[in-house]
Amino acid sequence: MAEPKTNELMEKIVSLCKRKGFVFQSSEIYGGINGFWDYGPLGAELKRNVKELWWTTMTRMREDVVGLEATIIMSPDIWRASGHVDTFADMMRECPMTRKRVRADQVDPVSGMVYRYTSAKAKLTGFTVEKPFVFLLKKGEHPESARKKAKEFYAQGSADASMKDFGNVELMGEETSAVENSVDFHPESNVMLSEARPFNLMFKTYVGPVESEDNVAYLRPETAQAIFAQFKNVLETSRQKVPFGIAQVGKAFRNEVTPRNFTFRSREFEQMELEFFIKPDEAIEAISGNVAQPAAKGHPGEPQANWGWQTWHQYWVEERIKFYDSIGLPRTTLEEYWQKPEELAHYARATVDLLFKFPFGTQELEGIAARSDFDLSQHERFSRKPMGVFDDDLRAAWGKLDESKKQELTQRYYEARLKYLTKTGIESEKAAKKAKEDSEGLAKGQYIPHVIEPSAGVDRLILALISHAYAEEEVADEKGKAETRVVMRFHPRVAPIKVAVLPLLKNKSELVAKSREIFESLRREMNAFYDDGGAIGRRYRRQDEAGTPFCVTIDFDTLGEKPELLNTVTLRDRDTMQQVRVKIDELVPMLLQRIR
RNA sequence: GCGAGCGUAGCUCAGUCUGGUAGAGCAUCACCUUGCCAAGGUGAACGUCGAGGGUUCGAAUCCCUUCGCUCGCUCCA
Repeated sequence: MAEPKTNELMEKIVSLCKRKGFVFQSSEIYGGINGFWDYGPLGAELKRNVKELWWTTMTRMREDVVGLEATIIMSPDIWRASGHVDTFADMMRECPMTRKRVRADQVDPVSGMVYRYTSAKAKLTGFTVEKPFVFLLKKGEHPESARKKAKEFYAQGSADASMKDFGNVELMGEETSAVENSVDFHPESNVMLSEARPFNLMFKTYVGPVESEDNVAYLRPETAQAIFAQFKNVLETSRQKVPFGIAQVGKAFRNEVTPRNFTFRSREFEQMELEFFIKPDEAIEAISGNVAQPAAKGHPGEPQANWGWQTWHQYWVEERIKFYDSIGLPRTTLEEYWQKPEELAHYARATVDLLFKFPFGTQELEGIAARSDFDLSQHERFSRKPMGVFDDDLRAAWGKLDESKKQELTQRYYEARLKYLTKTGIESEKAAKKAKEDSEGLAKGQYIPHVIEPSAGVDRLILALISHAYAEEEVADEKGKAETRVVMRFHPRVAPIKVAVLPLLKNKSELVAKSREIFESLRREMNAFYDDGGAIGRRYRRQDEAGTPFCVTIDFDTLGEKPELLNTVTLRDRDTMQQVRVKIDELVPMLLQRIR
């Protein structure tokens, strides 16, 4: 669990985030709003860099992935097909007295005497409260305690002030009966629970000016479903063929019960998701004659035609780890967690979580799930639009198979489809018929693609980068006294500011003029920052806290005090604090090389 | 959602028990000074003490409500 030390570290990080302008609490001047966070100037740059790198790595640098940017509000049918409307809506029951809620399916059975009342009356005024109240008296408790509780209940809900005095409350219609193992009472208050009601974790809104149940819509709780819903459109317009992927970066919303740990679990957050569509293993086998299984741990290399879902899954796990490494989270800072079969979501064949050791505990950064053909199948079923693809290679290959192979593959595909269809709750006869159709389709080159889904949380990644970058160092000041240097060791690729331009002295106009000139040339190429306030050492430290990897200082030698150093500057490295003398002309290419 | 703790200047905190009208250090800004790792001087700005209500002649301080943060439980695609 979180020791005091790690809390201290987290507090320092949160404090630095605010002080330097990485992260602010949303709506702070109005007291804040729980579970929502804003990115300040440095945070906005950092986040933009991370998203840009993800997008470049996942789409522009690949020929087999294309992008999508879908809306946040979509047809509510999408969330019925995905299962979010059902599973996000836990049924809750409430104690009418204490307002405490419990999960409807998690109430412990209790036994005792049940005391029922129909209403209560104030003796003085004759005011009556018409509300039933049911209380469970456990064995060994005095009957008067049930009556006292009932009076308390009626007094609480009464508009008549005289009922505040329990002596003035007359209970009506008392009935008692014994009950065994009832799950209708609140475990603490022993008051009968309300009817079970849904407690939806999706943000709900209304489309159009009329707030009626007919135009309810939800803010998307994940970005993935839009990709499935637009799968056919993208396939038809992008000139892609399976295997290929669709990538998306965007906001998602979950009305979390407990937002916690700074930005780690927020109610509004951003995801970077790839849905990578692959052929079912039966199709692979028909085309390639075999299905390649992962030979060993580690990266399986360049994609091959005979890869089955397990190899593709491993490939994407390794690709994602490579990405984290490239932005400054080395493999050693991550933990791979293979979910156990009983932990898997109903649609998943395998899920690997990439975990990062946050100061508050080791937590998920990204999940890479092998989701089978569940999602597209669901959308096909709910929308009644075909989600399958036609595969020339499969059709051509199928004709060359011998009969026994055809039968074997058809049978395997049939069983897989039947398993899915049965789980959806369709009656077995219909399921068998549909599965048979699907398996016959395979012979004609048709199938519903399977999916590998690497899904990352942007805000979590930002927090991981900040946590990992944060470092305190003991350094000696000019008097030799030890003091602490706080430095954000961001990888130059993600650092919000790439270079700071600093005139050694502010009151020498030649230095300032030259510095501005250099600043102007640098800012065209990268995010540069100009600072002439205060002593040079102080400015270095300010940049250390912002995580700026390079500082360029313009001094009198730049202006030619030592002729051999004319038009050179000092380039200071954030991590080593070492300085090198660099020609101004060489500055841009040198820096570009080091921030890419 | 429940329980406990906390909320005072940009940051870190004192003052709250015992009511008398708000302080320190650091940071910020301006000027002077400046010669490569948080230098110095002078001056300035910065808080309706999280918000709302109550008690009181008087509330940062006592009471109630509420919002936020932290921790534990719970929940967690």
